[in-house]
Order: sequence, then C-alpha cells, then structure tokens
Amino acid sequence: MMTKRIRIKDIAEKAGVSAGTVDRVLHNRGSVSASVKQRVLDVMTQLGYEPNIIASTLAYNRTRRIATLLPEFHSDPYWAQPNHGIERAFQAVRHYGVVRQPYFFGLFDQGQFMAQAHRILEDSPDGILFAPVFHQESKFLLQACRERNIPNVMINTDIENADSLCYIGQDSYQSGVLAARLLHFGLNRGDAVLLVNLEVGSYNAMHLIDKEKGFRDYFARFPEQQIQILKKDVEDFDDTGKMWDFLQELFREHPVLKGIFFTNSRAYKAVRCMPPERRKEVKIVGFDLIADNLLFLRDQDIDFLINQNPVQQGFLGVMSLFNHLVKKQEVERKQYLPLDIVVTENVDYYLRRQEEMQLFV
Amino acid sequence: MMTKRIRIKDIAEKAGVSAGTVDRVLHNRGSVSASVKQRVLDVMTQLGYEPNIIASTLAYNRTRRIATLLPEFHSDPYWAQPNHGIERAFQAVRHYGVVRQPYFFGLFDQGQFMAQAHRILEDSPDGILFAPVFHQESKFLLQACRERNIPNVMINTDIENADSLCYIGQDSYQSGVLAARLLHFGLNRGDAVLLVNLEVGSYNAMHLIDKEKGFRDYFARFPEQQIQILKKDVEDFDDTGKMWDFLQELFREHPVLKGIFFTNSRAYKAVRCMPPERRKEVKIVGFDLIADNLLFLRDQDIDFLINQNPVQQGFLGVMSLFNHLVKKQEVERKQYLPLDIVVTENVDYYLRRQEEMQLFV
DNA sequence: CGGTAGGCCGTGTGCGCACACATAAAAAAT
DNA sequence: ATTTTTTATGTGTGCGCACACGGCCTACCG
Repeated sequence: MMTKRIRIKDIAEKAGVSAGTVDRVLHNRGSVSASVKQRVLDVMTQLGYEPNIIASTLAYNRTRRIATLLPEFHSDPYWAQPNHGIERAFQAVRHYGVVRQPYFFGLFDQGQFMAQAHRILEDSPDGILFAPVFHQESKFLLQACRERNIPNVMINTDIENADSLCYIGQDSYQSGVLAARLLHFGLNRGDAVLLVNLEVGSYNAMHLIDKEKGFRDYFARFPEQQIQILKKDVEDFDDTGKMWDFLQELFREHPVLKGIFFTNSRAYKAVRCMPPERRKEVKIVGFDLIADNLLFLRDQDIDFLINQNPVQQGFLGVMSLFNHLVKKQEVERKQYLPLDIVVTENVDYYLRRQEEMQLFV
Repeated sequence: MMTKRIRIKDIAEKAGVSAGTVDRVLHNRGSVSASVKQRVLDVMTQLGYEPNIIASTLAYNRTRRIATLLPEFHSDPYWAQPNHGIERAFQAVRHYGVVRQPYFFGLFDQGQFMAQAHRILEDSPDGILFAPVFHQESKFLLQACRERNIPNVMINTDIENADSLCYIGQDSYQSGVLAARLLHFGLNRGDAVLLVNLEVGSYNAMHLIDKEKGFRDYFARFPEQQIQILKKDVEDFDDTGKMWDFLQELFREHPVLKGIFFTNSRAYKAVRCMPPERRKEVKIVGFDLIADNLLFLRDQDIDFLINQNPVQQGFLGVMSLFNHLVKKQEVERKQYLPLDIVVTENVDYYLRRQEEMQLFV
C-alpha cells in the first residue's frame, strides 16, 4: 500500500489552477482571489499536503546565518561544552545552508558582551543563540531582537520574556533536590552536610539560589533526621593557599561533616586542596563532566557528578533555530535536559555520547 | 569569508570534462579512462568536494524500504520502547523516502521468528533491523543477509559476526557492576544482597550471565566487607501466589537481606508481592522505565532503575541504516548506550526525552 | 472610447544531482 | 578497407519547489 506523496502539482490539478497559484497560497504572497484561495486551501487539507523540505531547501538556495554569543571557553572549561554541541549541530545542518557567525565575550565582562551584541545586530543575522549571563545586557539584546524580529534562543540561563523562540537548560532547583537525595544515602541522623558556592559576586546568582532552595527543601522533608545544613561562599577559589586554609578550618570546626555539595562545575578546585583521607571520608557531589572533575570521579574522591548536559544544550539550541527557520516547525518553549547521575561506573558512556553527538535531520 | 560550496559542475570545469564524467567517477560507473579518472579525483580532493545530500536524495527519487523484526510489544512492555524509537526515527527521515516494513513475532516463538524472516527475505528490503533474541534463527537470517548483500543492524542482543552494519545495545556486564555499586551505598559489613532473574528458560541467557558477572565482580573488589551474594531464578513470575510464597520464604530465610537486584525489566512483578514494610527496608535496583516500575519508583519502593535507553536503541538502529543507505556514511560497529541512573528526582526528564525523541543522542 | 494601472494567474527557469540517452572515438572483427 | 563492437565522453531531462516574469482581464480615468 504505497501512500503517494502529494505535490504542489497535484493540488494545482485537483483545484483546477496552476502550480504558481498554489505556491502563492502556500506562502501568502497575495494576488489570489478569495474564492480560489479557499478552494486551494480546501484541496490542500483534503489531500493532506505536506511540503517536501528536501526540494524546498534546494530551491530556496539561500544561506541562513545564525549568530552565537557565548563566554570565551578559555576562561572557563564549562563553556567549551555548549560550544562543542553547537559546532556539531552546525556540522549536521550544513547541507541546509545554515552557517554560524560566532561571537565571544569575557565571562565577567559586561562591556564586551554589549559590544558584541552591537556587532551582531549590525550584521543582522537570521537567528541568534546566546547565553544571557548578564541580566541587564541580555534584556537589551532581547529588546533589540524584538524590534528587528530576529528569532533567538537562550541557553543555560533563562530570562522571562514572551519573545524568545525557546530556552534550553537545566532545572537548577531540581538539581539541588537531586544532589540532596544523593548525599542523603550516606547520612545518619544528626549528620551535617555543607553546600559550597565557588563563585564570583552575583554571577549566576539565580542558579545558585535555586540549587540551594532545592537542596534545603529536600532535607526539610525529613525533619526527624535532624540533618544540619551548612553553607559557605568562596570567591577566591583559584587561590590554592586560601582554599587550603578554608578547608582546614572547615574540617576542624565541623568534625561530623559527612557530605559536601558543590553548586557548580568547580568542585575540583576545592577537592584538590583536601587531604586525601578527608576526600574519601566525605561524600562529594558536584556538577559537570569536565576533565579535572573526572579525574577525581575516577578516584572516587568525588562520588557523584550531576551532568547538566551542556553539550546537548548547545546542540539543541542550534537545532531549535534550524527547526524554526528551515523546517518552519513549532519548537518547545522550555526545554529542560535530563540531570544525569554520573559515577565511575557509567561515566564513559556519557563522555562518548558528548564526543559523537551527531544528529540527524 | 564565504566558503563557496563546490558542485559537480565546478569540478567538471576545473578538470576540463563534463559533469557526466565526474558523475561516473563519483559513482564508480566505469567508462572513464584512467587518466581522466585520476585527474577528476585529484580536483575533487583539491577542492574538497562534498556531495550535496539534499540535491542527491531529490534526484534519486527512490524509496528505501527498511524491514524491522521485533517481538510483539503486547507480550512484553519492554519491547514497546524500541518500537517507539523506531517509529520516531522513520518519522524523522520520511522526507528522504525511507519507509518501514514492520514484522513481529511472539516473544517465545522461534517458529514465528523464522516464518517472518522468510517473509522479509521474499520482500527483499533495502535494509533490515532486528532483535536477535533466538540465536540459531538469527544466525540463519544473518547468513541470508550476507548472501543477498542486505545491510542489517541488530539491537538489544549482539551476535558476533563480521557482516552486520552495527550492533546497538547496552553493556550488560557494566550494568551489573553499576547495580552493585548502587546497592553498595546502603550496605554494611556482613550484609547480604540478592540477585533475581525473572526469566523463562534460557531466553536472554547471555545478558543475565553478564549482568551477574558484573555484579559479583564489583563486590569481589571489597572482600574485607564480606558481602554475601545470593541468587535466585524464578520462572513463574506471573503467578502472584507463587511469587508471594517465594518472597515470604526468602525473607524468613535471610533476615539480613539489605538489597535486591532484579536483572531485567520485571522488578515490579516481584515488588508488588512484597509486604509494604519490606519494600521500604530493602534497597531495590531494577531496569527500565516501564509504567509499572515507575509507580514503585515514585513511591520509593524501587530505589533505582537503570535505564538502558531502549527507545534510543530503536531510534539509533534506524538512523544507522539511514546513514548507511542514504548518507553513505561510515557507522560505528558497536554502539553502547548510556546506563542512566534513574531515581524519583530525575525520572521525569528521561520520560519526556523518550516521548519527544526528535534528535539527540 | 482608448489608455493604463493593477489584480489575478500561468509559465519558465534553476537549485545540485542521478541517470538515460546520444554521440564521438577507438578497437576489434570481417 | 569497411563494418561492427566496445569504450569514452557530452547532453538532456526531471526530482519538487521558490520565485521572477509576463500576459490577460477588469476597472477607472481622462
């Protein structure tokens, strides 16, 4: 039973018009009388017409430029991951005439973000993918996109607005809950756990707040176990001397500490400053499969890494723009990626998937 | 810096021949003198030619038929999952003229498998995707594919052979290791854990053996903890009366039992026959996100489910054939999917991904 | 009543490729 | 030397679609 595919020509024939007229109806180009238009539309739905994307993209013969605005990944290994996914995605859709226009900014440099945003707007791309790490500056970019009618997607951080095509990222609150659940396994009544933010200023503030909230909410469900929750903020995480002192002080002060939750991808910066026997004793949960964390994971110094799938975030971001621009499909407004629980025993699969990450269109 | 895409025409021009000749070289259709062929090949590599798949599939104007041979998913909810992934994949590539020819067999019915295999061979599809659950019969099918030169991929179970395009599945050994690791969290010195096979006859035997081996090997690394490993095979898993008796007897015999590892997706068939207080006490690890397991996972009666990503297995199986047939790409001979650790706190993401499953990997 | 602007619609071309067909050159057979 | 066969190469067509172009028909104005 071969279901023959319906072509524009078939519709034209059945509606008693030419292919050109059907085309005009399809693309809303006007110059079609109301009666004919209705007749064509009726035939279309009746036959269940579905445009052939293959032929369509071939005939368009047009290149779509997608601008990407991300932190330089030299400054932070985390950002190399979305970038990798983005590269993969562009590779996957290159035959559809989609090209990348990459822009980067310093991770803590608002001015540079703005400068690059302006450059992007001058180049007027067909779509924009960006990481809105600075709130005010991102608002500006969103507003500009709105005025110019440029579809845009945000990754990693969400800014509430009605215009963006979609947001792709992780659920920070839930990742805090999950971290608590994982640490909870090794805890006994009255034990203490610690939450550590290794972060500068208010950067990423919302994520950290959400994670902490999820973390605390989880333990609040078990008040009878009297788990004590400590919290520390550390800004000088690159100063190993200070880090060492901080940890010494910490363990002296809290001998019953059984678990530590590092709220971002910098767990390794603390773990490397811990005395080896402490690393084994304390259960540690961190984020993200970056090289330095993986070393400690394999040695079981870090017990769990929660994978926020940053590679997939980049990949899906580009694909969403592609689906919108080329395939003209609806895309999901909010796309939350899985929070993978990664241990020594299953880490290799995730790493390989990140590497390969080829897709299909 | 616009990198203009190279067309056949460009090569023809530069090599001083016609497009037809370049085409003959590209497809190895002969009738080209050695000198010209070499000249064309040189120009191709020099310009870095890459065929335009879009235009190619349009011009081919051919439909590829892929036969799928799977267990009926009415008989076992597990098999509904690969089937779902397969459906999604065919939907994703329908524009490329790839169509499915589905065949099913009873889960324990070798004869039906063979009958369907013969029907497939008569229909001589362009590719075959199948689940080689019966060893002998699958060998026959593989041999037939070899003779007829039909590319084929296997999912879920691997049969060593040099001809298949690829195998896509999980690493059973490693999933046993992972299960052990998860149970290990809640164990103290001298505790006992139990491994249960809810299976009929020698069906799936290799998988179960591998899982058991992985499970035992993990604990063998900690001899000083003297973890006692018990093992039971249960064939009458659908007889709730017998199951109930079996579990009663079990808990009476082994009061120190702290963890149970169910080696396939049927954990729920045992858990539902456990007294509620027992469910909470004992740590339970099972496989796969099927509805009945999920109910118990949400109630924390099952503590962990290991997700073997069966949906993705089906999806990737079809995509691999697609990559081979249409895109003419190399495909990875062995594709192992991640073993996701699923708990109440992250289960929803995985379920949603399975549903949507438009792309990814 | 002729001219023209504009609404409406059909035709033609090309996107890059696969493949059938035609043609030319060379080799083999008569 | 001529015919037949084989080999080598160029040309043309169509896949389904997007879009430019141009033709027809009507309405409105001078």
